[in-house]
Amino acid sequence: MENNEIASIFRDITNLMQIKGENAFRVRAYENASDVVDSLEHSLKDLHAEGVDLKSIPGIGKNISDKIEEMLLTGRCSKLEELFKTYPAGLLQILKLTGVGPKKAALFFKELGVSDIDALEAAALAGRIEPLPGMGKKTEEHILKAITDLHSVSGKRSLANPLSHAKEICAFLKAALGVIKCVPAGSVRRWKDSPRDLDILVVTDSANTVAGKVFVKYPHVREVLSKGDTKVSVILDDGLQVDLRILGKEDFGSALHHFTGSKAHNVAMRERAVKMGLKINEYGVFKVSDDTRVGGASEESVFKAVGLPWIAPELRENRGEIEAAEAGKLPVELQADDIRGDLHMHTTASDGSADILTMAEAAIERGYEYIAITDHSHATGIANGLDEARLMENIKAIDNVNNILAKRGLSFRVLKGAECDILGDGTLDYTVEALRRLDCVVGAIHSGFNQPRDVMTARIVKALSTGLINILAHPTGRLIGRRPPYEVDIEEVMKVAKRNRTFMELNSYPDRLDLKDTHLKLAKEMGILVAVSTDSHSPQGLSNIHYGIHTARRAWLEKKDILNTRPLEEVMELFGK
DNA sequence: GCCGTTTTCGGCCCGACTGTTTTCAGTCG
Repeated sequence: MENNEIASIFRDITNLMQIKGENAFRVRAYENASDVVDSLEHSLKDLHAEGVDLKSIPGIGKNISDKIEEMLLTGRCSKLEELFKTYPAGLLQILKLTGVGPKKAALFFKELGVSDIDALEAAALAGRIEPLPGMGKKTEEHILKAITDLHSVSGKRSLANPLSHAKEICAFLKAALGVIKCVPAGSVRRWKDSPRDLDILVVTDSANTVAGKVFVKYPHVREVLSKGDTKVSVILDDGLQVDLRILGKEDFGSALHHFTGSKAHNVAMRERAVKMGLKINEYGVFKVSDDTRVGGASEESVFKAVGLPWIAPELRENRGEIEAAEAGKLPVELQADDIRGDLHMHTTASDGSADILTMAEAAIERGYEYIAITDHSHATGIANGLDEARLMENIKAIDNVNNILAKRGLSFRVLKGAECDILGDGTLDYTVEALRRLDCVVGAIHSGFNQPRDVMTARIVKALSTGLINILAHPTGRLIGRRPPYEVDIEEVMKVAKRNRTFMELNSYPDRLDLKDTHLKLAKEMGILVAVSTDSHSPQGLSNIHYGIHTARRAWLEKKDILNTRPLEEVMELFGK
């Protein structure tokens, strides 16, 4: 059983325990365990096999450790099976309806025998919800609407979408309200790979209610979910939920910290505050004894009040950042200036929109010292992949561009590369002779995504074992919101990669961000350098590097952990060339 | 159910908004 499956079972247990009405703190323990398991970089299966005591993981105690062990050994979870005997799985679907939580689900189940969404819809249509205690006509209407919306609400989306909305909304509000501070917060500010909503913080010194009134008139608002003096929630026409928070400027720091989250980070921060006789909320940090305000104007002041240095938003997931901050061991944030080159991009030779020289000039413009041109290989026919004859022509074209740049007195270097397909059986799409003529071979999967886990793992292992691949591109193949990652034992792949001097890519394209943060953290722990690349198909694509930089920060990667923060000679040496 | 520079027992984060209510429970983030 994989971590995500175990996390999902703990999530189901959490929900059913809530419906059952169990002790809230016990419920929270399972909820917390679900998050902890989901963000582990190591597979529990491996840890258990290596004899690691699972109780050493924070948030995992005796009980939950036993349950994990049961799942690993039997593939089943008796606690969940027990809960399912009384509470049907359909109740979990009911909880997905907005406005319906465990209390209402329990009420409908107990009073009406409703155990799935269809039965709930029938009950609402028959007017059987309204007479229940605490329910009314509006509750019934909202339930019917929530059932209709369930299918139209879009799921995961990449960061690019909410970021562009944030830009537009802030411009709209500034145009209407004049001088205000308007910044995205929430998961977008933490650069989480697939945000579920967009949080925007507005700071004014005029009457608070104005910003909310203006915001609901934003042209792309499809529906207003709730509207108060300091908080307005809407759905945009493409299904994105936007929560706007309006606060005074003296609260800016505490408000920004509060609405940046994550929830788990905030909870940990508040628990820390409580132990120090303090209370943290969105309005500031206060002494419990006499309500004196001891912080809140800036984020720094919030952290300082609880004895910590400022923690970068990307780290705020309660994955050890508070402990690291206390110990003075926070990672040094990777900066855009640290990046010296980009080792994955395409040109008109395959499916890019610009030629080699144009891409090189765009990279020079960014202050880079080198790039690798890595057009597709023959098997990726849909991308006009190059056969070996065309690859040889491309090599000549790259030599030619290097000559042109040298004549301009530039020391910039274009590496001869390829994005070589790892074919279905693990063989490579170019011959050894062809690959040996290249400076930078990027290996990638572009077909056969549905192979079973062991087959896929063996396929990639076989390819890496040739020792011919310098960088494994987008190692899990996911496209956020469109295609799940293929099944693969990434830890095994990385072990083989390390032996063969293959580096892992962090693909900066916002729809990919592959490897993801927890896998990157694992790479760092295993001592594998990461190539932060853009996979650009145009000169503009190079700017996607900032998605990679922030994702690297989420994984606690520093300059020293990144391949392309190094000078070209060192990169070539690491490639064994 | 987890956890421990106040504890192996007794704690466990904080507030806005809605709907159904006359003071609050439920949901959400």
